Amino acid sequence: MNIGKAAEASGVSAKMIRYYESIGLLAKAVRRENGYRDYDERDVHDLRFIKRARTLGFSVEATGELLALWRDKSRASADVKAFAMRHVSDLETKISELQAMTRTLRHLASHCHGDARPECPILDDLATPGAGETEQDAQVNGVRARKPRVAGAQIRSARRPATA
Amino acid sequence: MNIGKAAEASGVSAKMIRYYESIGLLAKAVRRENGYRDYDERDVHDLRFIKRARTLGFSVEATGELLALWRDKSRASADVKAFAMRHVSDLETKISELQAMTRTLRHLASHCHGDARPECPILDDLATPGAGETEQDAQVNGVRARKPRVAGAQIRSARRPATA
DNA sequence: TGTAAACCTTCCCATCCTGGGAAGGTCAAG
DNA sequence: CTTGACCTTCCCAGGATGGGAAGGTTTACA
Repeated sequence: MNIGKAAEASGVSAKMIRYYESIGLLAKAVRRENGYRDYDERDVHDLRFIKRARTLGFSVEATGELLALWRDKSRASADVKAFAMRHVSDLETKISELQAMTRTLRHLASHCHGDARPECPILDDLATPGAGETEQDAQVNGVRARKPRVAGAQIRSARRPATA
Repeated sequence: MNIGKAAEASGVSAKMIRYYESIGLLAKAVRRENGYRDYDERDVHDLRFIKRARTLGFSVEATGELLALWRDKSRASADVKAFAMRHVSDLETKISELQAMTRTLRHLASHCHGDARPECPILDDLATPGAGETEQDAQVNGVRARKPRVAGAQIRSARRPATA
């Protein structure tokens, strides 16, 4: 099976398949005489596995560990579960951060007339030295304080035209 | 004021101040005779503004637009509000995505014994061709389907040692 | 059979934001 | 005067993905 077919069958783009191979997440594909990579069902299985793990927000690195766990027939389910729950906890941290942001923004927006006048509490807040140190923002800052940066689940959603 | 002081006063690293200048988010700083950048209170204000906007998940690009809105004394508050609410909507999309992930993972984990035995529904799910197409995952896939990718708020949280 | 389309290959580039670090100049304090 | 703390520019890295060029191969069709 060519890389294109494997891509179609797994939902992982050919580009990414080559990338995963290059970083060692996937074993080097067998080459045919013409130099084309050749895949079989087992490869497609791995690709689907990867795809699903990525969909669930696992980083490529974490996905590699999951793959290793999968291949290790003797691993304890407790290990896998712990791994997954750690990821869940990471996700929940991110969710809290995002929720704090929306809370703050909604709060600011609720005080904004949203009419033709220039006065706008949203910008005023951004422009205020001590902004964000007020009561309703307390949690926001609590979360904000931690250094954001995790491998797992770098989520980005569809860009709005207006934001561009 | 040297860049170091400005960084300290604003909470934006010197590295990032130079970067923001390089991409045009900030005006080019005045240089002193020795070539050092020189900042005043207005610059620090801008930096704080940027810092706060970024904290609220606005992309650098969006932050630039907010700055422009701030400087435009005649803009309508409605414009700012709409801008902010669009961002809120982006954030909420991301939150939904993350929540779908945690739901699915928690669901899988709840079926995992979490003991010394190797059987693990979590890995089984990842390894199953049609995985994620079942009832309780319906919403997950619905969200998953959209192309993720937004400038605003690329959130990543603190990496866990174990995840590394 | 010829040719064009659809593949495949590798390689480089861009994104987005941030930090690390090197090599070198400058300043302030001891 | 020396030392350390600054500052400067420039390059590199990551994480994950896509775009695209330049070139070889296979396939389908006229």
